[in-house]
Amino acid sequence: MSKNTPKAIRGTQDIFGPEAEAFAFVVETFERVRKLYRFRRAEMPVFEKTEVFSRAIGETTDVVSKEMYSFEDRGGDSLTLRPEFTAGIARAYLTNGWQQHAPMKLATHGALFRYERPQKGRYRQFHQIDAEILGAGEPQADVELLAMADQLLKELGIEGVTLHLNTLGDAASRDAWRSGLIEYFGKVRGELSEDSQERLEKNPLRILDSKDPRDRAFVADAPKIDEYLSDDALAFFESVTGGLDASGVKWKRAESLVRGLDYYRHTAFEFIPDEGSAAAGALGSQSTVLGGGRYDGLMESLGGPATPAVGWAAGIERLAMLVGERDIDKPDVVVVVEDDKMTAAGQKAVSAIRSVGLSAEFIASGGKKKRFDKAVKVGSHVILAMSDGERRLRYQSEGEDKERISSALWSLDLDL
RNA sequence: GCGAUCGUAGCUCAGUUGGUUAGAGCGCCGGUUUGUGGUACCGGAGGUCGGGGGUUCGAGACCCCUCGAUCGCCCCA
Repeated sequence: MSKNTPKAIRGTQDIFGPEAEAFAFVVETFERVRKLYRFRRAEMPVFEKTEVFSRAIGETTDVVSKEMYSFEDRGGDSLTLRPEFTAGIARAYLTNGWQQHAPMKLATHGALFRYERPQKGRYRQFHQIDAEILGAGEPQADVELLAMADQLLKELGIEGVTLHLNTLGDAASRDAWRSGLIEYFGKVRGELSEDSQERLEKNPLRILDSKDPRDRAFVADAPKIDEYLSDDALAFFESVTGGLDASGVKWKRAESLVRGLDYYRHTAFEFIPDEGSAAAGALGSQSTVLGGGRYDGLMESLGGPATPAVGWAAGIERLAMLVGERDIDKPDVVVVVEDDKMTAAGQKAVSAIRSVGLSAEFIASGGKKKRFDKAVKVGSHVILAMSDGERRLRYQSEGEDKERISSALWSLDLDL
């Protein structure tokens, strides 16, 4: 490598080969499944005015206070590379009058940016698939969204991952619970970890999923959200769990599961690898593969009317790690030219082959005597060798592949 | 922001208590062999040992600084 070559930015990745194929497989599967659930495709800008995120996500959150890629454009506006999809989607919903389409089922995927220390399964430019239902306040929306997530994971062939489900209640329930937690943990403040003492001020709900053993001792007996749920909130949650059971989606109650961002209400969920599973090992300390919840308060924080909505997002890199490495299919045909006089004829043949929908590789360079060996090494179903006016076909596969390819080849005028 | 581990050919890595011109496999290029053939062999290109400073007669190995990567904490997908 030249010392003069600029390096890639920290936390960005150049993906190629089996990992890139796995990445593509995740996206392709998502595209297929979202159509089954009739989610419409949406495209949003990669950057927005900074306030879109700061108002939607919450000034005090880590995402906004220290993880945003913000910059000033030439007009002096503060812009930010999107750290998540939801805020931008909400902004688009409000500014485009998408209320007329409500309830609106949207799916998207793409790059997101967060200024964080990179580690396993976590990058500064990362990629997510995302699904949202906007303008739907009924628990059925939560169920449909979760059923889609569940089916997606199944179709990706991912096993050993379980849906952890909780409710944060409505605004009143959530505030009462929060007060209860502050009171409870406040009494034992001195015995909590330093981090949690700080969390007590900023985000007391977060103490519940602290990894520090000093905190865990108190978490078990902490007040539960269930003690604070209003009748409506409880009924809502029961509808969601009932719908999941009816849909055949397995789930597990996770009383300590909370969401990091301010806008969540009611349903909160994460798909997490089971302890000791292969999936858990593959992900390192980044355990959540898919997370989301209901965010009924978000639209108002952007100055819009109260609009109920639910959504989830999943890291493509993390899903790709669980899917494992994948290979591109081997080519149907390799055309190898063993005599330079045949180069043009070979080019013509390979074009014709591709035009009827067969995949083909073309080998016409390097030592002539080694070209056939190269062709063999590629590992195609069929080799078409061309030398000095002579053309030979060699089948390297039997059965279906051979039939399919040979009938296509013979439909061409390849002068074999 | 904090901590730990690690930086030797394009890739994966060796390099013994510091001691001659720094090695292997794979890949690439060329040649011989084979000649319906994924063979074997020979040869070649490619490294300021991440960078800078220091210790030493002598540093890829030891010390300091710096840059980068990886993994973890915080937080999160």
